[in-house]
Amino acid sequence: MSILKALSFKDQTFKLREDAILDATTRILASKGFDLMTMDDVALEVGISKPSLYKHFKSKEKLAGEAMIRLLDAALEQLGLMPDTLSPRMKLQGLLEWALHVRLNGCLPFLPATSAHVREMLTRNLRYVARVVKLHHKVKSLVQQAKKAGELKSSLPDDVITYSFYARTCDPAVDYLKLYDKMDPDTIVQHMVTVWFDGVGNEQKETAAKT
Amino acid sequence: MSILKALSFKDQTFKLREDAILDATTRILASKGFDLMTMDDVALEVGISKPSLYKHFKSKEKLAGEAMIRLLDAALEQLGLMPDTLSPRMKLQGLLEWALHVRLNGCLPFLPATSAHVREMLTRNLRYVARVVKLHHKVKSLVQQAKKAGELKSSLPDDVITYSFYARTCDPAVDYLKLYDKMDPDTIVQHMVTVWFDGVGNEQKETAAKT
DNA sequence: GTCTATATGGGGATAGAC
DNA sequence: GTCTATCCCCATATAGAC
Repeated sequence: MSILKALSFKDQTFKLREDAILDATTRILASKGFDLMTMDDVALEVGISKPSLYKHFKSKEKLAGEAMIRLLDAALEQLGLMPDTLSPRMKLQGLLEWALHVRLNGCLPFLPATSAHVREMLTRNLRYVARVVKLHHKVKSLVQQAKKAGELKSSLPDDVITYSFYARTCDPAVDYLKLYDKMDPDTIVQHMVTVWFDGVGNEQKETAAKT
Repeated sequence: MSILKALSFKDQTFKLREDAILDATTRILASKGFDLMTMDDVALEVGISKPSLYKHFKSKEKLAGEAMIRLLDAALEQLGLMPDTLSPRMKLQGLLEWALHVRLNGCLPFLPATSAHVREMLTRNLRYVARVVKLHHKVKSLVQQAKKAGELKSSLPDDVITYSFYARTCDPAVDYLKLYDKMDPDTIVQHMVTVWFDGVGNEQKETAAKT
């Protein structure tokens, strides 16, 4: 037991440092993006040297991949925490709200949507792809259930709704509202949810236009 | 007249080459983004050498700036072409449809939204900033008019609608629908307009949920 | 104005000492 | 495993011939 504990203690500190590295990586990815992030940036922020960083992660691509995998795992965990009694629409709303709050906290790069280069790079990371497929399956399934329950427009194809869901989690409008309007996070999230579900248009447009 | 013509001919070929450079730049920016675009890429695509490229544009930043300015001018021109009889909502819809079609043609980078670094760079380009301010003023004014006319949700702040308008022009969902679903451009644009104005939610949600 | 050839600097990755 | 010092490629930008 004591030996095991000693080993696990070593592993634990190792894991802690790795988490610190991934935390820093995620923050830097969120702010500068993959192309502009340098290994020096990461090493400096963590407080270690570049070669030490390379002992933990073989390459910049691997490092970014692991950070993205952790984000996807967090999203999957959020979905798992939701009670089954919740309607599919409310689950989607909950996941969107969670993602936006993470993002407003400076921690959701959502790289693949942004750059073809990064998307291609991540596609070569099989562990990442497996996570994406898993999450995508769950989200698409929720969309289909919500449509069947009459909670989402049946006139829109599944993929239009699903992709627009992903798009809302990395919507640049969020940055603008935070940066220029100094709007508080909860209000921003609330507006983004409204815009996604109900749109910006007024349903009473026709009647109002008659006056 | 003949002398003037000779001069203008020289200027004309110069202008033509510059347009070719800016066309190539815009395409490359749209596909790879600013950070990954190299001056070699541009020179190669235009069919000139790198030093020649630098004769036309002093730096990579200047080059990208001019390409963005041309895009903004095109957007302003589109707005100018719209008949005054068109409702503000229809003008916004028209501008969104135009932007999405340009984008589906591989020609709208919409850099500023993507990267903080690029946004900061463009902010130092005063000619670019002037265009942005001009366009922003017009869009925001249309949003306000549309709200007053009851065409847009008065419950949403002006900026939420305005920024979400910009966001829709560079929505990654467009890329996904084109890439994975092979959806044709017109259908994609139509869906994006629907999603922006009406959202993905079903208005009859509550009644449907009762069954 | 256009080219070939090159200067310069940054950043991914590693050698080798401790 | 951690560091200092270094390799080496690549991309911006320019010098200098024609």
